[in-house]
Amino acid sequence: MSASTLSEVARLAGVSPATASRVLNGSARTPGPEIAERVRQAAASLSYVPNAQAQGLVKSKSGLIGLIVHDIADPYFSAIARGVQAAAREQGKMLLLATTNGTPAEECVAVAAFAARRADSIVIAGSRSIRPEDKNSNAELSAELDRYCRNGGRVGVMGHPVVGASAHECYHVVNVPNEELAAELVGKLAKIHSGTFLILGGPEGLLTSDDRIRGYQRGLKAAGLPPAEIVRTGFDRAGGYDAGLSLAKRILGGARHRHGVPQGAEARPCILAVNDVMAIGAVAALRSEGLRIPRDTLIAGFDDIETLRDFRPALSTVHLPLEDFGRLAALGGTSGGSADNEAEAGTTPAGRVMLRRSTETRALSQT
Amino acid sequence: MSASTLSEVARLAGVSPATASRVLNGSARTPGPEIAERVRQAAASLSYVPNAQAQGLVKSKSGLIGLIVHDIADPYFSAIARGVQAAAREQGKMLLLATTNGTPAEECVAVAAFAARRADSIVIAGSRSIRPEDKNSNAELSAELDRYCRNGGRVGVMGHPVVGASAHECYHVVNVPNEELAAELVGKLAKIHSGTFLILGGPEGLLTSDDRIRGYQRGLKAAGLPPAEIVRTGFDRAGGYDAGLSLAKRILGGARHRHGVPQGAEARPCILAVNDVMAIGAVAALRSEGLRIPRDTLIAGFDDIETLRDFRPALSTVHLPLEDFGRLAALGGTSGGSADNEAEAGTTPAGRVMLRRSTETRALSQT
DNA sequence: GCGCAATTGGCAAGCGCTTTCCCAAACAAG
DNA sequence: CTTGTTTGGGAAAGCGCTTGCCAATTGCGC
Repeated sequence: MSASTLSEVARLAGVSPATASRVLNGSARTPGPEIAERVRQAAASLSYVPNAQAQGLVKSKSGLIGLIVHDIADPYFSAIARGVQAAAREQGKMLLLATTNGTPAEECVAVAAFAARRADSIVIAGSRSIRPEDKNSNAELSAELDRYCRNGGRVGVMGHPVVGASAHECYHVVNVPNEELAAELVGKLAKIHSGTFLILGGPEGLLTSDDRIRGYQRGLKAAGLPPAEIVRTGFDRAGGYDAGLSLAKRILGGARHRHGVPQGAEARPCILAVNDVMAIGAVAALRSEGLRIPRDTLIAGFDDIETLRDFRPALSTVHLPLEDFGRLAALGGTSGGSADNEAEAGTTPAGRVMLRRSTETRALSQT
Repeated sequence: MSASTLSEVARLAGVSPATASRVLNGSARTPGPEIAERVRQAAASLSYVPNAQAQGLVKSKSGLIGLIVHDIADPYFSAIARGVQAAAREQGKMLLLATTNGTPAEECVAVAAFAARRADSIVIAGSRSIRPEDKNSNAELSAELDRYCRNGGRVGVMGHPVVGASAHECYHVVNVPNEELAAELVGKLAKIHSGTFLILGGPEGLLTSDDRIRGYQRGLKAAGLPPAEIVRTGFDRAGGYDAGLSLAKRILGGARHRHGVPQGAEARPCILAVNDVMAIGAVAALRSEGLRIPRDTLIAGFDDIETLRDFRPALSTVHLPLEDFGRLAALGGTSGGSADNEAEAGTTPAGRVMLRRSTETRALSQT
C-alpha cells in the first residue's frame, strides 16, 4: 500500500493519466480550468505525491545536485555546503551529500554513485591532491568524472581543476585566489613584523596547502625577505597541535640558548599556518607549553572560519567567502553564457586579509 | 548521447537484458560464470553505469536517506550530519540534505520532497517548536510525515517526537536527555558556586531550549536554590551576544550600586546558556563591556561543540555525542527488533557534564 | 453554413530496469 | 529409454510517469 499513483488520481477524476499529468506538473499544455480543478481535487483527496524517480526516469534528469566534501563536520566544508545548498534551492533542486575523508578513491565512488542517480551536476569541494600515492585513484577519478561529463553532467570544482580531467568544457572551476591572498597576508605582516617567518603547512601535494605556501613565500620575497622554513604536518587541528608542540620547544630553546642570534628574530617568529584550524591547534599547543600569543609568537591562519571568530586572541587570517564559493560552484554558469562565466569568475568574491590580535606586534603583554 | 543502458550491454554480450541484470546487480540467480564474465566485460567496455532511478522505480525504494537540519553550517547540525552520513554509508545509502532555518513550513516542503524522491527514511535533526505561530505549519508537517509513514517510510527524530504525529510505530525517536543533563550540570555548579544563577534561554516554545531550562531549574531546586531568572533571546550566537550586552550592564550596575545586597551573589552570577554558541556570544558581549570570565561572571553552555573547544576560557558545558545521535536516528532500529530498540534507547550514549575554566570559582585573576 | 485552424483530451509508446513465468536443455532415477 | 527434476536463459509484463501524435471538438472568417 504504497503512495497513490497518477493513474489512480486520473481515474478518480475521470480523466486520462495524460491529462492528470499535464495539470499536476507544469506542462506546456494546461487542460481546461474545470477539468484541472477536478484533477487537483482528486490528487488532494488521495494525498498524491508524484514519484520523482519515475519523473526523472522519463525526463532523464533527477533534480539532484551532488556535493562531495572531505568531512561535513569540518566548518570549512559546512560553510561551502551551505552555499551549495542555497544554490540548489534557488534552482529547485535537492542536495545529495557524499563525504570522502579527502581520499580520491572515495571521491571516485561518490562520483559513480552520483552518476548512477543521474545527478544533474556535481560539486567537488575538497582540495585536490597530487601526492604520488593518490596517482591511481586520481586517474580513476578523472576518468569517472569525464565519463559523467560526456553523458551530459556538469561538474563544479573549487580551487583547482580535477587533475587529469579532459572534458574541460563541462567543468566549471571556481577560482580561489589562495596564492594571491597568502602573498597579500604576508605583505601586510612583513610591514609590522621584523622577525622570522615560519610556515605551518599541510602534507606536500595537497594543492590548497601548496598554493598557500607558495603565496607565503612569494609575499616574503616581494617584501625582500628570505624564504621561510616550512614545517609539514596534518592539514587539520591535530596536525597544527603536533607541530605547535615541537615549535614550542624550539622557540623556548632558541630564546634560552642562542644568545648570539638576534634576539627578536628567533624569539618571536610569526607562524603562517595554511588554515585556521591548524593555527588554532598550534596555539593550543604553544599555550600548553607556556607560550603566549602574540607575546611570544605571532600566528596567522587562513579561511576565517566563522565559529572560530570568537577565539582569543583573535586570529589574523584571510577571509574567504566560502558560502559564495559554494554557490558559484553549484550554479556553474547556469545563468548566462560562457562569456558571462568568464566575467563572473573575474568578479568572484575574492577574500580579504584580516589582521587581528594574534599578529599584533605592539602589545607585548597580556595573553 | 546519454549513458549506455543495460540492454546495450546485453546486446553487446549477446545475452538478454534479464541475464545482464542478473549478473550486474546482486540477484538471487547468478548466471553461469562464463556468461557472467562476458556481460561484465561488455559493461566495462561500454562504461555502463546503472540507472539508480530506474532501479528505484521498479524496486520502489531509492537507497536515499533524507536529513533535515536547520542550517548545515551550524556545527551542532554538521556534527549530527556526520553521524547520519556514516550510518548512511554503512547501509550503502546516500544522503539527501535539506535545510529549513528551523521553520516547520520549510520542514514540511522538505518532507514532501523526500517523499517524492521515495527516500527510504528521513531524519529530522532540528529542534521541534510549539510556538503558537508554528501551529499550522506543525500540523501540516505532521500530516505530511504521517502520510510518508503510512506509505512505508521510516522517520527518525532527535530529542522530541514530532508534535501531532500519529503513526507512532514508524517513528524512531532518539532520546536526548537534555533535562537530566542540564540538571546534573547545575547540580555540580551549585556545589562550587554560591552566587545567583541566571538562565540564558532561547525563545519560548523551542523544545530543546525549554527542556534545558527546565533541567536547570530542576537542578537548582534539587540543590535547595530558588528558581533562576530566565532571559529569553535568540537560540544562536547573535542572541547570546545581545543578551550578553544587557547582562553586562546589569552586572556592572549591580556591582556598583546595590551595596546592600550580598556582594558575591549579585556581582558574580553564573550564566547558564542553553547552548554553546549562545554562551560564546554572551562571553563576547561581556568581554566587550570589560567583564572577565570567570572573574566577573561564570558561564556554562550546552552541546560541547568541537570547534569551540579551544575557546578560552574553556567553556563548561554538557558534552553531547551528537554524531552518535545522528547515526542512531538514521539507523532507526534497522538492526534488530523493536525490543532491541528500547534497549538501544536505554544504552544511548548519554552525554557528560564538562566543568572547565569558564565556571572556575577559585582563580579570580587572569582573563 | 462551410472549410480551416486552433484547441483539447486520450492513446500508446516508451524511459531503464527487475522479476515472474516459461521453456529448453541437461541430468538423475526408474 | 522414458519420466521426473533441476537448471539456466529469455520473453514479457510492468514500476509511475511524460509526451508525440491523433481524433474530436470548437471557434472563426468568409
